[in-house]
This record gives sequence, structure tokens and C-alpha cells, in this order.
Amino acid sequence: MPEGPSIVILKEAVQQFSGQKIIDVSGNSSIDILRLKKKTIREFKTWGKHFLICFDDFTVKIHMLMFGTYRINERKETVPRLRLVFADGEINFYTCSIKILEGDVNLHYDWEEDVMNENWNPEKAKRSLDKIPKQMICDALLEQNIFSGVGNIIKNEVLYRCKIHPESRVGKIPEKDIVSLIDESVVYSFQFLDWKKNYELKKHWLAHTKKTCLRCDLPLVKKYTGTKKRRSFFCTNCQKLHQ
DNA sequence: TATAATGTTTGAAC
DNA sequence: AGTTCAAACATTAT
Repeated sequence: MPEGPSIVILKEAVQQFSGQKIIDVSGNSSIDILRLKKKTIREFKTWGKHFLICFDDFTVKIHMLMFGTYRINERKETVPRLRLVFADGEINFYTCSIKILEGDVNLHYDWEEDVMNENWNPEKAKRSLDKIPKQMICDALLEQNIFSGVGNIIKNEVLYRCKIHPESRVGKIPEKDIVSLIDESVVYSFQFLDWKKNYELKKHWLAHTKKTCLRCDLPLVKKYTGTKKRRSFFCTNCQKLHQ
């Protein structure tokens, strides 16, 4: 479910309810869900992996974490964390984190940090990376305040495509490679979006979960890298280690 | 069937 | 005081 493109798909899938009034609400979320009853949804937004339901003076933030799911005009067997009922349909969210953000949503988010947002600012990402030269690039790509929306799959695919070893130190990577990593994080995120919509995402994985490098035919290394200790799949022959 | 996985926050321990 | 770490949350495919 989780990475940024999947949340964009969710946003597109619920557009039929934008501007609609919630006529009933239920679920086992710990937030005050009754607050949503009879309120009109002004807009759905996303910021990376955050799905945002915006009302006049507050926003419901939904994070799918690792296992979150949703159903539109359908129900699973289990009790939903949150169910929103409209005059002509409903949305059900399961196993997700839900929080309320007070006031203008723009005060909570910097849209320039979201790789899939129209306000994405690659120069800002570059400046942010310049501030963390000692971090490994595998950790930096997962920093949501630099590459909001990038998850572990996108990380592995971007590093493979750019031929950069995940344990490279940010400050040792040549500037042209940093720029290509920033660019590719956007390009691949939108490819991810298209492929996911067509149920063919995995078919296009070049490195993630793969056993062999398709460039040189040597085995890919699987290793839990960086301080975040997320699994990386990489080719020590084709991906350069800058240290 | 046990394990691991597209994630993040929290709070204890050092 | 800063870091590191495990725990917690919880589902599903292999």
C-alpha cells in the first residue's frame, strides 16, 4: 500500500466524494470521529505517504504505515478504523494511523518536499542533502522531509538506475550523480504510479527483490543498510561506492 | 507455518 | 543530552 504513488492512486479513486457531505461516520479510530459528521469535504490532498481529507478548519491525516488498506463502496469483514458514509457511497479505511491537524493544512506541510507534488523543488532537496554529507544515501532517500513519498522500493530502484551504491556517503557523491538521483526519484515515482495503476509494478523492478544484476549478470547483494536498516538490493560491480 | 515485508512513532536504555 | 534500540501497531504473501 504505502509509498507515495499508491497514495496518489487513493486520492484519484475518491474524487467522486470531493465536495460531498459526510452523513455518517464510524470506526475504531481514537480520534473524535463524530467531529466529521455532517461536515463537507473541501478537498483531498496528499503529501508523500500522507492522505489528507481537508475540511474548512481542520484536516484528517491518514497514514497507511506498512499494512493499511481501504475500500471504496465496499467493506472488508473487519471493523474499519474509519468509515465515511456519503449520500451515494462510502470509504472505509483499515489498519492505518489517523490524526487530526488543526487549521490550514498549508501550515502543516511544505509541498516543495513532495516528489510528486506540482510544487516539488529539486533545488531544495539538493540543499537539504548538502546539509547531511555524512549520512548514507540509502537513509537520505528515505528522509520524508527531503524526499516525501519515497519508500524502500523507490529507494532501491533509483539507486540501481543511477548506479550508486546505497552505502555511499551523501557528501562524497559527485554533484552530477546527486542531481540524477534527485531527478530519478521523481521520474521513477511517476513510472511507479503508471505501473501500479496497471497492476504491473513488480514486473518492472530491476533491483528490488531481485537476485541477479541484469547489467552484468553477477548476483545482487541483499543487505540491511544504513541507520534505518531497511533492506537494499544492489550490485557491487555496477553501483559505485563513494566513501 | 513461521517469517518477512512498500512504515513510523514512542519511550526505555545506554 | 544525544543516540540507539526494541516495542508497538497489525495484515498478508510466500
